[in-house]
Amino acid sequence: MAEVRYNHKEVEKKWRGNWQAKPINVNDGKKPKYYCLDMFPYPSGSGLHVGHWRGYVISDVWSRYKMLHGYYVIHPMGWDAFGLPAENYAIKTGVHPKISTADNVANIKRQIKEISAVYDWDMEVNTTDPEFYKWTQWIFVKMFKAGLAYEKEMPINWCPSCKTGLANEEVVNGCCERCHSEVTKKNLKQWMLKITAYADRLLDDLDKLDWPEKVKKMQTDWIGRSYGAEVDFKVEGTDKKITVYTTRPDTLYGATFMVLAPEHEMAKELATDETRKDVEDYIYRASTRSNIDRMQDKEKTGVFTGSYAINPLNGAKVPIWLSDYVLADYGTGAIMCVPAHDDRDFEFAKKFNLPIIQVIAKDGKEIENMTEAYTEASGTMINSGEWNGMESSVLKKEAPEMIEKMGFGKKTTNYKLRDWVFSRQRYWGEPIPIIHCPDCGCVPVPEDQLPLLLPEVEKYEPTGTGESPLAAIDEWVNTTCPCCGKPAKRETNTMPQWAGSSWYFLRYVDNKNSEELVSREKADKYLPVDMYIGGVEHAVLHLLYSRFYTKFLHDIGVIDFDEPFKKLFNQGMICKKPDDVEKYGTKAMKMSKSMGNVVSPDTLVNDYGCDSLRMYELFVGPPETDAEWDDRGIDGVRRFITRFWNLVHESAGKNVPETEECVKLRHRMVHDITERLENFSLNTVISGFMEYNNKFIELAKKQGGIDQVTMENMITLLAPFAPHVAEELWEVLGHDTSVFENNKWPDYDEASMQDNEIEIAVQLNGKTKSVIKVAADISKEDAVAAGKEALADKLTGSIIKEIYVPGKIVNIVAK
RNA sequence: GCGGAUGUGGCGGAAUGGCAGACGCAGCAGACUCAAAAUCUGCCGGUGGUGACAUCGUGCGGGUUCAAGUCCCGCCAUCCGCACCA
Repeated sequence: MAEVRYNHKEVEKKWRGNWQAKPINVNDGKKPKYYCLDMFPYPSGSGLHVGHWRGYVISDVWSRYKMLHGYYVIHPMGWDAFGLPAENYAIKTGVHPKISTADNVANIKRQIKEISAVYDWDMEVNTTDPEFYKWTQWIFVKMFKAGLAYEKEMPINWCPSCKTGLANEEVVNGCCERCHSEVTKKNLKQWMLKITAYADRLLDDLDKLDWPEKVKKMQTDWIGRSYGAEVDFKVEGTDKKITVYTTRPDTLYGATFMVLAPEHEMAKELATDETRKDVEDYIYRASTRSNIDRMQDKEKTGVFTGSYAINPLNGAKVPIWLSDYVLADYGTGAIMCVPAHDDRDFEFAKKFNLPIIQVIAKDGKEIENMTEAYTEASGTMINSGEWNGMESSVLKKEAPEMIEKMGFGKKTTNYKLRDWVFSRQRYWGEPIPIIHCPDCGCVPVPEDQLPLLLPEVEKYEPTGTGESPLAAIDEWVNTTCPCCGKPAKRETNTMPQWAGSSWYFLRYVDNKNSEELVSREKADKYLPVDMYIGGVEHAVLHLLYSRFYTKFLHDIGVIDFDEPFKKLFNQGMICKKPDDVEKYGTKAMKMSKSMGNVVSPDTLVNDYGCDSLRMYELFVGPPETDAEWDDRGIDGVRRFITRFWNLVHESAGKNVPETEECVKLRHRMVHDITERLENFSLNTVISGFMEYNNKFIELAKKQGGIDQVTMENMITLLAPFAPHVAEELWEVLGHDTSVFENNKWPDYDEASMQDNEIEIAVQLNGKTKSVIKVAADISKEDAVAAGKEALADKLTGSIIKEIYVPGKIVNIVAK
């Protein structure tokens, strides 16, 4: 038969056209839905590299796999387009962010289409579209009305380079998550979202989610729930009291001093005439130090206030100190210190020569010459009055209620999670829809007047003063109060980039609805997301915020579920060694333009084809692991495709009869590929294709080709991975419909996979000596006998044990 | 400091406690070719041996087991997360 060479350009062009003319993923209203979502990208000017492809290929393979199981797959794409890069570009060039964003979207969309994923572009959303951010603002108004959005003046994280406030989650090692500048503190009036009101649900509901343990752990730690007690200490000689928070009320008898954060409201008044100067100096110094300085401290610092507190349990007089190792905004900003049982208190006590009293006996006795704190809540209480003899772990749990009953404290729960600083002093974001009225206070923009459009400006520069650039537009700022009609001013801060991305996944399924965020009918039918695929970098940012928003929208009745993403998959990064070894070293790093280690998919698609690149993206390594890119490897998958192409062309139309051997291989292939795919082991799916292809080629040589059903099965298995080639070969086999139409993922049965004769290893004392062929259903006795025969003269000495693992090994243990 | 992950040929990687190195890249040899490319065939962890074979080998040191890359204990290295949250 005439040779038909594989030409990827022709094949891919043809099938892209066919799919456009007749879409393959259609909603007939009868199929069950499956929602497979990618984390939507920021449309940057530098375009896509092969690292971006990886996640999109994984999600597309999974989507097409689900299509072949009879699902209508919701697989949308959109743009997270507010944010600093577009704004910075505008500052530099004067081009309005709206223009540059539209250009970037067009360019990236063109590049994404090269992947040939089954995205439904009718569902596309863009966070900067007023019809979209109308609902971002609507959610804010609803939160305001529910008391979850509030204004507060407080020292917040401030990035001096981006000239904006930041959320806690956006500060990494004391630096700005975006630009890595050192973050300072700035006192600003801010809009806050009360995410802490959802702390318990955000924590407890993690159990419901099929997410990587790593991400769940990170969220758990970030929320940081702890149980303990607040205890009131009277200040000696006054009628004032200081409340401390502790998770170890069992050690109350061991409290030998107390430390307040320098920012504590009582810090100054505790000073005496002798200590006043030192105390005020210390408070001043602490106020000037950045987080980074504080973190880098090797040694503890502190100052004695001159005042004493009274331990409410035993009346002991304990000195009150100030130190910046106590955080002002956690707990009560004050702690009781038990140096014997806390590392930090121990270090402080040693440095300032404060007494150390042990109250828990480790292994039944006091530790002599203590060199470090004994921090475990395990052991018998000592030096603790009526608590002596109790078990520390039991007391730890019971003490909060005991203290509450004794009347000098209460049981409490604390969280590391803080409320979300939601104001940004920047231009390119959603305006916060609030009007400040001198009489009525903060009034939300009426819902029927949303969206509140972002006005056009001449200058985008952030002012750096804590005012947004919007504050300079008088005609926009000055308005009237929707409540009383008197002159009022608009809020000029904008929302953070996370605002739109916290709920966008709800909008895809009803993106043209002008009446509702999403209709309840469509939400019930198509949501939530079944599979969410993206990088791990959003573990506590986007993923935590989205869960918060979803819970809120659930509570106000917009949707019926309260977790957005049932299953989460984090793909690894694609890395490459930088070209400039002298500047960046020889270690492979995440692709970035500045490092000069970006590989563009464009030339690879041109030279090898979309199908080859798709498969190679998966073949580079386990999908959840980072992988180092090497262009040369793509030859391997391209060779596989060509060899399979040739095999099908050689066998097509020949009516090769099914043989026992071929059927066996076919069932094994379907089994292996299915199992590996279900386990998300996509790299071994590709190697499986190669391995079985080699076997079929060998077989075809022997028997003059491969039967129709085997070829059809393999093409169907291949279809999610290399859809163009699969379609073409499906047609070659005589089908006039798509491989995704009237077709389903093939089945296998275990019985058909079995061999009559199998190879087993024969071991002597656990070491393999030879391999023998035996009947698959051989008995232990016969297998052992065959094993002994194979070992023959090697088998000297007496036999201690005989082991037969069916289908695997015979092991003879001899002396 | 605390927590988590990872460590296997020249390289990417594969192995429900059961023949370590599947599959691929690179390399070597051969076939085809005037030649090259492409394609096809074979070899491809170390050491010893012409050879069948022997022996060592999954970061290091112990242990459990008939049998350990895999399980347990103790280290080392790299990466990631958190970092005075009382």
